[in-house]
Amino acid sequence: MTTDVIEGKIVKTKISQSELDVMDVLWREPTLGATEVANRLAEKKDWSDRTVKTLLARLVEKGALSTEKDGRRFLYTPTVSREDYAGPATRSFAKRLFGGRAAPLVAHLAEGEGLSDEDIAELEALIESLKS
Amino acid sequence: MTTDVIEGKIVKTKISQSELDVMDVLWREPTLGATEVANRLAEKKDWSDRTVKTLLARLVEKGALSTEKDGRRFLYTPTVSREDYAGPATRSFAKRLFGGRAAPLVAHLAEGEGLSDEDIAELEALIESLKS
DNA sequence: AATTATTGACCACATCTGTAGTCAATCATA
DNA sequence: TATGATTGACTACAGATGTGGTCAATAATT
Repeated sequence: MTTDVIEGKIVKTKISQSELDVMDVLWREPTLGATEVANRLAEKKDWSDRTVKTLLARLVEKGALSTEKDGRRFLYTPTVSREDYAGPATRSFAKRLFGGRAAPLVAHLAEGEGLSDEDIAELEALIESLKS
Repeated sequence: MTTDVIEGKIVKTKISQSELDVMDVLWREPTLGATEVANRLAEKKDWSDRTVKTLLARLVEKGALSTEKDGRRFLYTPTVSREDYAGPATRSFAKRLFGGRAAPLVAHLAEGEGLSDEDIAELEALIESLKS
């Protein structure tokens, strides 16, 4: 198993797509038991709770989640924040597809009404702050 | 093998990370033989030409590349343009990590001197055009 | 023509991923 | 207390992925 370092934290191999769905739940509510995670996911994914359990176990094994005993069950908590994960992932994604340039990336997001007025305003403010 | 549709084109399953490195070469120079692709990649990746051949074959099988005989060898050409691929990929990436919002994504790209003045100017112009 | 180099076809194989199933311990309930 | 439900541990298994090997046909070279 290869090893990655994300913002100083050691995470073994990449977090896969499905695993990311699990992380998403725990990034929103940073401490949940397996059944709760499965319930949150049930709205989006048609997975058996076994599947969720497996993904949780793999994430623990990879070092992306830590566990804490709570009576009979475990509580899961991310060891890597969404920000820590998203930064490198975003840069790597942009580099791979657009040589790291931001504009084409945003252009694609904007395709077909992809950005709301609010998004655009937010972006504008961000650009303004980057200019200084 | 599952099937995806990218901008109306049928592509079987996702293009993997390594495969994307191969596509990148062919998006820059849209018609090359296997050995040429391997040579272009040699600067970046430490791959045997066998590996490149395998990746090319898989991309053909997935429908992402087409082939044309050129005497003894094959020439490979993308069937999906970088734009066609990047659009859905970008939206899917942004959705997964940021709920589709563009600003946090750009903010991550900007971390640590990630964007040049030129990038910023380009972005600004893009935002301006999106506002209308 | 015999030898060497190139190229495609097909094969190999460990690991990662998606998607669960089984079993056993524990906890709650009749 | 016997029984059923919950939860974690371990196992399974096919397809995808990274990485490359073997072999045979063909082309180039001596």
